[in-house]
Amino acid sequence: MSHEEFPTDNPAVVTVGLPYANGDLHVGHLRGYVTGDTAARALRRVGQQTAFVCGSDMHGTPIAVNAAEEGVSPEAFAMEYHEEYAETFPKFNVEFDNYGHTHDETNVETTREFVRSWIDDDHVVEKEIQVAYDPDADQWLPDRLVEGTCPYCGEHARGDECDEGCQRHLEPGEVEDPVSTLTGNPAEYREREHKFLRLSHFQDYLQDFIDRMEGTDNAKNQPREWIEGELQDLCITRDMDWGIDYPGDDEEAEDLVLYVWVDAPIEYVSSTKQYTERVGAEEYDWEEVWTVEDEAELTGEDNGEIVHVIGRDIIQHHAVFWPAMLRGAGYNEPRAILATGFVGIDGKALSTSRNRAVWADEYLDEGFHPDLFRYYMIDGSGMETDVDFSWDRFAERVNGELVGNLGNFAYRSLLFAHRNFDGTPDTEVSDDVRDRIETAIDEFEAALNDYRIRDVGAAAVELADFGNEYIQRNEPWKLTDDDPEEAAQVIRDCVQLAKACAVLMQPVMPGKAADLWDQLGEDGSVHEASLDDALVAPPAEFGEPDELFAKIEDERIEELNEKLQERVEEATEDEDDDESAAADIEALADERIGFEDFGDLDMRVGQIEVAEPIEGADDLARLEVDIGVETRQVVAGIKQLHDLDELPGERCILLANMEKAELFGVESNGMILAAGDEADLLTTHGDAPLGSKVQ
RNA sequence: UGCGGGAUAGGGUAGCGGUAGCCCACAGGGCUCAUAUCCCCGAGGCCCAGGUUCGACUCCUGGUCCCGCAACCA
Repeated sequence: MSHEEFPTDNPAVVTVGLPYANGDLHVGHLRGYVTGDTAARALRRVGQQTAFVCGSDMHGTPIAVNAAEEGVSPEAFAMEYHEEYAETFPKFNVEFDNYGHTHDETNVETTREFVRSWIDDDHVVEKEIQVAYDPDADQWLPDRLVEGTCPYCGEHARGDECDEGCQRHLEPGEVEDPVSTLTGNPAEYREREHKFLRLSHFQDYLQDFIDRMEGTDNAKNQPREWIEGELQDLCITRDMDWGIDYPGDDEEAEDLVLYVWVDAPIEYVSSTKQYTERVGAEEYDWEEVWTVEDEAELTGEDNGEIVHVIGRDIIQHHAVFWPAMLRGAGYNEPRAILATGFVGIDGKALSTSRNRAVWADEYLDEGFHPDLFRYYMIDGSGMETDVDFSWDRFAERVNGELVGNLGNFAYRSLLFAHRNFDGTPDTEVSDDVRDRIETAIDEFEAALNDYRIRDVGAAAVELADFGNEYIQRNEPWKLTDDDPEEAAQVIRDCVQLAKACAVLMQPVMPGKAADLWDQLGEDGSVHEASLDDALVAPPAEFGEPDELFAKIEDERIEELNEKLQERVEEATEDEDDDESAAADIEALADERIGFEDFGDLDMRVGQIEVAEPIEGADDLARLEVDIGVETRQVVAGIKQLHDLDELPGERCILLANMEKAELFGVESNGMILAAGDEADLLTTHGDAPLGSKVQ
């Protein structure tokens, strides 16, 4: 990669994190794709040759598990979502140059090439490791098929990631007290040979890399924690059927597939390759972007610009594992990683299973233009910030900033020009306005080079803001009769400002930019226009314009809120139910005990002979319990629930080999079993003789 | 306990060492080309306590309070 400003002489590629093909898309996913699409369009806008690629992530345990549950093949299962994604993205004006998937031939081949290359260069090592195995299900338990305790922080964790605690990536065999998620039974650790990518080979490289990598602060800082510590080798194989077969030729590895995080990012390369295959290397050569001869070349200026847009949860994979994978195979390194924040719904985290989400289809079904959503996501706040989606704020921002400001300026300018001049007045743009447009262009370029995508979008809206002030200040409607020349000047300026808006807003709102472009009577496509076109006069004639944006009425918002509210409330009720149930019942113990431990408890059927309160104690009672062979005196905290006078004659269970204790001066030689805070006494269902052992 | 992210006007959101900006809502004024739109003007703000500094919303220390972290999930 180079560190030259965009546009550079090299081709660029923009990628977005692969959507995992096991569920519908929602606004959370869409934020990333919209961000990536905007970045790619903005790069083209400044003249950077850019490919925008992505693909569906088809492999991994969750898909295998979900497919099995539905009784279909993993491929069919994943493919269905893949097709859904491929259809949905264009509806949000997210237009990939190539959208593949990790199970297609190109990716399978490319992935194997990567791995072979690692093997040839001695970056792969075999190790006998302990792998979780479910003896009941008679199968290995990769990744999420096992859960247990995180060895680093002690929290409950999944087999591949400490999702609740420290967020670390966990290697196979690391999770403690493994439990099979298939059967709920304790899993065993068994010896198994697996393949590892020797990340330690790349430690020095990664430390240099992270210093020169560009992008958002979270992506640049978070990986340091891992890179500066000692890097552990990455296990790149799994005991599964679903995935890409390990390419080595030893028999041991025959039934291993590659870890999903191996073939997933390689799809970035594969997808770019497919793009080249389609358009030809003269048009776009994937090798110029992705390949590099040696490490010394990496910092040179002749390499392609790789920009990854991801969610902030997968920074480690992209800033640590992925650059090592690339380097190990002799590939180029990312120039920048942009990690977006998450999306919340009405102030709460979105949750697919609780249906607290705004789904992609849902948004489209409501009939809203995709560009409105794009604007909300891109210009709502900085890329790294978690952003909240609410219909109230959606309407507020659409009505205030798009309808009132940008849309209104364009409409009033073009309408005035059309009525009075049939189009663009025949005069030059004033210096002030020219300067202002140039400033907006500069800001657009500066923002893009700092990866401030938000400000890329803001450039157009701020220009429209200026336009409204300008037209208001100059009041051309008063000049048409008195000073037609001056009126022509003002409107000429406004028309130019409107055209500049179209050019500058295109990355964020490509559809609306095209509409405005057409209204200006421009030939060709706004997507092909360059930044300099913002200063070129629009056609001398154009027709009557239309309103660019429609106001979202209050009733509409109420309606949408109610819909969402109902769902959120339902979800919250469910949650409360869960919580209250959980509050009453103590959580089940994670620790399992052996049968021998159980055998250590000597529990006997007994009968209460005597029950009397203990002086000075609130809850304690002294009991004499007949357990057949003898009568025991025990102290029990059962006064609050039981009428002591009625207890004699009641049968109970007594733990006979409990340590002796003295309470309030009374010796307790055993322990009565009772349930819960209310001390509900345990007894027998039938009439086992006194002294019978409970077993 | 832990990990991560926050706390800026009534609500949102920028700034992150040098006069605290923008959007919505609110008060007043103006315009009428424009979709009851637009323009001007006003009131109103940096969680608390220390420290570093010529200067701190911005850096440091210590609090307080919020949010996310079962499965799903970017």
